Amino acid sequence: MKLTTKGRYAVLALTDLAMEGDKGYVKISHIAVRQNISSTYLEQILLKLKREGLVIGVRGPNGGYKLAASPEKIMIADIVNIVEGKMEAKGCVSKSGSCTGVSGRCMTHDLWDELSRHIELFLGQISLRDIIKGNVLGRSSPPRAFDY
Amino acid sequence: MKLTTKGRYAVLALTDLAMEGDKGYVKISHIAVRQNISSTYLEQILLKLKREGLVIGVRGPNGGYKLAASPEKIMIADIVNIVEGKMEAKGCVSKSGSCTGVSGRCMTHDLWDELSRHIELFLGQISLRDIIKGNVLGRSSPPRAFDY
DNA sequence: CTAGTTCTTGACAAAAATACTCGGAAAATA
DNA sequence: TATTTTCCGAGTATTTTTGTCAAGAACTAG
Repeated sequence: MKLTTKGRYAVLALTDLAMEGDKGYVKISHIAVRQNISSTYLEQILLKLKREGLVIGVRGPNGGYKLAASPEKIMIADIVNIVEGKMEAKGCVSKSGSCTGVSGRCMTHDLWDELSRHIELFLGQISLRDIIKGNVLGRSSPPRAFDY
Repeated sequence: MKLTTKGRYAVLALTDLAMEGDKGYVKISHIAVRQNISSTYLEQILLKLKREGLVIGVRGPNGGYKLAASPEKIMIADIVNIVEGKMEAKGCVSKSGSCTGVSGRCMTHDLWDELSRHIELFLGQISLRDIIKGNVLGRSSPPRAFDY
């Protein structure tokens, strides 16, 4: 699970849309100004989200974007995965597909694998509605201990 | 919490050291070959870890590196934080220090804040010993639900 | 002491990823 | 038709990552 400004912009933009609610379509330029994002850059991002069906885009005057589903059904993990591209961030995996260590599967493989799962689990539990309601803080919990 | 190959190399190298145990000092070149890492790049990384006291370096023949503490006392979060630099990955914070949104503190601030804490909590719970023992898989747990 | 090995340091460079721009086409409205 | 806005592909600039290199300092064995 990668995380760059692209992913953050995406979440920010959709949060903006979620706050606008059902007031019709919202223009890119308005989101860009409110959230202080380059509008041409935001264009690319929203386009991806549209292709994956998270938002609906309409051209022409009075056009713009709106959420394709209600805020509580759109999870942060969905948004991030779309704009950042699926993770494959096993970390120890090279282009050829295998671990880079000389002894095949490297020792830390499971660690990064588990970390990815951990992050995905976290972001998959939080919706746009949680963000606009402020129900985010204090949700972290320590990982399970290894059980013998 | 950033995560690049540098952080992964660091964990990999220290895992290697942990497996060597008390057989004395281990040369950079040996680690580099075993783990398939550029030895000059690994130099930089181990240097940082030395300065922060995680490993001990000794020069001269029979010199090399060894862990400064036993494997169960060295947590992955410590390693990553040192080589990647402290996180500050609030995400919405610009160089000037404030959130980039026009309305001051941006809406997704808490989200990235909590995510950072979440990752740190996870990696802070896993030691080098856990890695060499394979006690890593299946430790992810879903985040706490928001309690009303 | 001397030679060989190794760490130490900092500057530098190639490569990749990221962030962002641009020009124009297509659709919708009026 | 004219205007507004999204759609789309390509291209560019900046930053970050990932190293390399060379000279030097410290240490130890013999």
